Amino acid sequence: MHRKRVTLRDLAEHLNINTSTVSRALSEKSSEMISPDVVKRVRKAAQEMGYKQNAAAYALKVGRTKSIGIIIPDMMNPVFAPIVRGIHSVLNQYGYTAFLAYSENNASAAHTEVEKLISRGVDGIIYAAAFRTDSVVDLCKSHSIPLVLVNRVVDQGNVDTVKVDDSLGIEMAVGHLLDLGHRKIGFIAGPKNISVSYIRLRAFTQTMAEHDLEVEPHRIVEAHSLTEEGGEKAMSVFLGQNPDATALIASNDLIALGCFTALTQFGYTCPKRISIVGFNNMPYLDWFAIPLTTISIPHFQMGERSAELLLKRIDPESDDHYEEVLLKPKLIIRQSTAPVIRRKKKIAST
Amino acid sequence: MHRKRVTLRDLAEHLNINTSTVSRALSEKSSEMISPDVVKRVRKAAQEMGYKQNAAAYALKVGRTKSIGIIIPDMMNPVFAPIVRGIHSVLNQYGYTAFLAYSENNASAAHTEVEKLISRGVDGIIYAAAFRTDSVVDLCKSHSIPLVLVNRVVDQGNVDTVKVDDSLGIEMAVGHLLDLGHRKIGFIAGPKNISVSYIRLRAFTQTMAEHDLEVEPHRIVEAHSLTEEGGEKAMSVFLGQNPDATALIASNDLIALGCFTALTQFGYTCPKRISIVGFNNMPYLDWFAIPLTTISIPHFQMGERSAELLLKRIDPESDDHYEEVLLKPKLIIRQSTAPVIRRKKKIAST
DNA sequence: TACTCTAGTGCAAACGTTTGCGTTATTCAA
DNA sequence: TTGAATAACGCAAACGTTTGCACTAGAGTA
Repeated sequence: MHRKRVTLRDLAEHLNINTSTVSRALSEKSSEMISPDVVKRVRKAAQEMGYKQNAAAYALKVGRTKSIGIIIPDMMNPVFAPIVRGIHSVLNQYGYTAFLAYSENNASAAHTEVEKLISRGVDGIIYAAAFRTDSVVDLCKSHSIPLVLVNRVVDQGNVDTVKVDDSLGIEMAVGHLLDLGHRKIGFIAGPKNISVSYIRLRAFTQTMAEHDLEVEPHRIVEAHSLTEEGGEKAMSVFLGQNPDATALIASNDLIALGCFTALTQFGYTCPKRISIVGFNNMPYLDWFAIPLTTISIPHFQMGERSAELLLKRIDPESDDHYEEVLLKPKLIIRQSTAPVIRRKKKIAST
Repeated sequence: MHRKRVTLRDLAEHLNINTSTVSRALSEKSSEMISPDVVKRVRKAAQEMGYKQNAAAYALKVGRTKSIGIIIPDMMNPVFAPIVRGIHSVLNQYGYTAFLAYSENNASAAHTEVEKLISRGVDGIIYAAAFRTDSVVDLCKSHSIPLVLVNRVVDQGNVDTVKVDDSLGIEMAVGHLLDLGHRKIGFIAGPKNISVSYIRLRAFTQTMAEHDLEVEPHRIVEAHSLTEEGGEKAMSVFLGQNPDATALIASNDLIALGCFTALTQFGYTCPKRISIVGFNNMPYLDWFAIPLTTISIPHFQMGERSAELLLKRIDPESDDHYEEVLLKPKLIIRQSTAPVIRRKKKIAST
């Protein structure tokens, strides 16, 4: 077939007009300066000769690439798949394309990934891997390239964000466990330098306090990462120091999974020994051996909203105040939570 | 910070030398034409002033973008995550970046995605969503842009491919079931226009034949797609027409999952009523309610190999004969398969 | 008729690189 | 001492667009 890509100039000489006219005729905005007749002829020829705009030349000229970067913490965490789909779904409508990168939950890796993306000239970045203090937001600001945070946010304000009401989610989780009769409730937290794990933990102690349940320190243990492995290790120490707990909330579905494995290692089962509720409602969760009660977040919608927000910020004539969209979580009850079983009461020694 | 990106010219005037010298000093290849002293000074200044090559200008000049496109059939299928990671891992070493797109298992969607990628000027494409006859390969050929197929291949030859030995995998699966004493074995196939489902089905009947087990037509039913939903529907009809089957092989883990749901709808359980083996060993499978015996494919390695292959093909001085790398599958035995339970024999009426 | 105005188009610069070629200055051989 | 060879660098074109400006011709006005 055609070995060489056909260019604007090719079209121009073929039609015996100037390349600038061709350019204008093809552009939706400036085609109105051109006589309708010429526009029609140009577009027909472009169609026939298979003209495709050279993205590099366009980018070089106008300074925008019509591409963005997406950075997620972990490619293996299925929860990000629907988020990415949501992003794509709106990107497609506007002719944008996305680079996908992941940080392996590593701050400096994320930083260099963003640097690479910026060097590629992306028009904006959707960042789902933020730490509470994160150099990426300064990096983007210094290059004045639009950034929107999804799910994980950052302490420092002045950034566009799309997040879910984590506190509300935890309230729901606690409420559910209380309804089931649980009182001795633990919490497996994620690293404190990530907003979601920080906020969820805080919401936990607060909600408990509102129900006049003071939570003692040994009821809380922090996993070193929001992964299954992190959950497993944390759960081991939790079980060691909480022989009496009847329920726990995990900061994350993945952590909850880790709790399961630690539990079976100790020879216990869920929800018989302990009820567990997770967070995120990641895909395929209902297939699991112990279907996990969890807090569902609107993944796809989060993706959509963040893409819309970013596109809006990329638009040069957008107002310049930051937005924060807050989405509602939902409680999904499955089989990992059950009513507390009444054990034979010790007679108080008094 | 710096509002405007610093360019080669900025560096040049700052150092009172020509931009061509700066360009050469920065380039690994041509820096040897420049005196070591100058090279050092240029690189130092570039570092300090935060110079980043303008990707668009580079692409426009040399005609290569150092980016590739990845197309997978389904973002929600976890099996592609490790493949993509494998691709990224080698891409990173060579300064390449990847666009990620998905086709929703739709041929025409895949075609337009590829067109978009080509129009973006990607240097090559890794295509994991191929049908047995697929317009994408002609599209790429006509634009003379490198293409490598992963996992799913195409009937027409002359394409670089990375695949696993599906036939061997099925042999293993059949062998495993035979060892367990099964003889009445069914097969839930995927759509015949996808190489993997076609080959796996063919391997099934062949292997059975080699063991002197003729497989009757009703033992095979074809799902309309390689998804859980497709598996569920197919399994319903399978159960209807196979009251005596004791085992089956699913073309896909997702299909196997669908079989599970249909099974429970019928009030049966696995492996008690029927043993099931899947294919792919997708992530998180060992967590499932019925841990699925399956054929494991080397996901990460498949990604690596395909990226290596593509990069090699992109290299202008590569030889021009196509390569086909074939990887070995592995049998993973879990709890969805069990020895056949001997039912009370009907006495032959003769 | 002479003038201004406007719609339609062409000209050429610019975006930031890379690279073939030309120009110097230096080295080496004879 | 002269010549050629080499090393180091500068010049300028080119990649394919977009866009401000200049230009032309025809329409409208007085």
